Amino acid sequence: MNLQQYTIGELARLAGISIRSLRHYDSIGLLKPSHRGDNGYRYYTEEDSKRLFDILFYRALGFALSEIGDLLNRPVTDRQKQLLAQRGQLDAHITRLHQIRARLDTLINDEENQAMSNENRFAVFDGFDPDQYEEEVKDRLGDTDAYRESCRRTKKYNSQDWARYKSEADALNQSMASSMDKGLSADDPAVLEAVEKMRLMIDTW
Amino acid sequence: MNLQQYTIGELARLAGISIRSLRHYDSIGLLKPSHRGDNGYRYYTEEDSKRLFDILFYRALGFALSEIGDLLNRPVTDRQKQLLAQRGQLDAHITRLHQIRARLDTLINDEENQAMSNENRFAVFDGFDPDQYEEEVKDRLGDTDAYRESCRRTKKYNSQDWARYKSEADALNQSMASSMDKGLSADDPAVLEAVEKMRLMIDTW
DNA sequence: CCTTGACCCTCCCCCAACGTCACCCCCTAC
DNA sequence: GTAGGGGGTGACGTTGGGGGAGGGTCAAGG
Repeated sequence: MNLQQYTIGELARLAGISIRSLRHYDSIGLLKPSHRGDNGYRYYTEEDSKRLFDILFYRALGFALSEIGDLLNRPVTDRQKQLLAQRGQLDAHITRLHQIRARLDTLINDEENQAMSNENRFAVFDGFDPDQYEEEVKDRLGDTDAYRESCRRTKKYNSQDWARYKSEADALNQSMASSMDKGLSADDPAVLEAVEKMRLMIDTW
Repeated sequence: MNLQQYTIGELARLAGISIRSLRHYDSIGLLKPSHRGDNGYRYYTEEDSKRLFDILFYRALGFALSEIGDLLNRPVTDRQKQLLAQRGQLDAHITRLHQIRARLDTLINDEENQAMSNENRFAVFDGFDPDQYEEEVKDRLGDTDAYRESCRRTKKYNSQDWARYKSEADALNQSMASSMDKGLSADDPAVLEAVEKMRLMIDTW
């Protein structure tokens, strides 16, 4: 058998997190080392390390530690559902960030950011508060409403929009292709700009 | 003159935030109402409301409240720089999320997520801890390293990659176009899948 | 006049997910 | 002996507020 044991420092280095985090996970019962030395030292087994990997993965996906604890004690089928829900949530988040980015761009370009009607100035934040997208999915395990909402939103675009998208996409692809043909280096400003436009295009659909 | 005064509740409703937040902003000196009634009531002027708008805007962009305080007391030129820096940070964040999403997708599709070498299992999290991208930009006001890093990364792709990209992009555009020609609705699974592929493509470049 | 309900105020404690002390033990190496 | 590099347990700080206690204020209605 592989009786590899990690001390807290070793595991921390291995996983790229702080010792403090590991101790924290222990204290909240999320990841208890399966063995304690007589000296009180925490000794983590290979299994513990695997669990830690799962924990960090879910953490990276934006789950709260308490949620991760629940998740890891659930059958895999439920986890699958949860993953789908999380994806919806993540998509919503990404969309939000894209919107912010777009607004940031306009703000960078336009100097006249004074021009705003006094009354509905705050309207831009509607449907925009950071926690809303969390509420959206929370507790509705698996049933990815965000996805359906995305569908609903997409529905609003009619064929004209799609045509416009097509032409824009073609134009962009053209310019990308020509740039590549000309052998421009990948970080040439023109190429970067094109890529940027592309990204913006994807953002707006 | 427009001597419009808002009570804390009015402004909160207007801005779509909690009263508690406004009191918090007051207590940390971020947004002090320019007037206090004899009863102790906070009275916010139109100017305050504008400042609040700025605050919420920067907050939505991911600035910490303390940073916002600094920002709003700076000349506009510096703010421009800060905005650029923030854009770099935001881009890094978005990229990170796209990576997570991609990984989430593979995890959803593959059931055999067991298959992972024990040793470098944690390698996927490299360059990945949530705070790192913040450190990247912090304090180096305006000098968008993230952008330069993006350039560096882009450089690694050679012309073969670009050719591959081109063909893939063309193929995708083709399928999108044909879908649209066929008059498929925007939420048709095929279209959504194509869009998804497109997004993944952008992710990977 | 009093009451009622919707405001507002000021403390003050609570949360997550750790960072950062302080102060201690254990082991090895010089 | 002591210096360094592990490990340990508290306990308090941080961020952006939430929630509640306990009390003053304001406008309307009986």
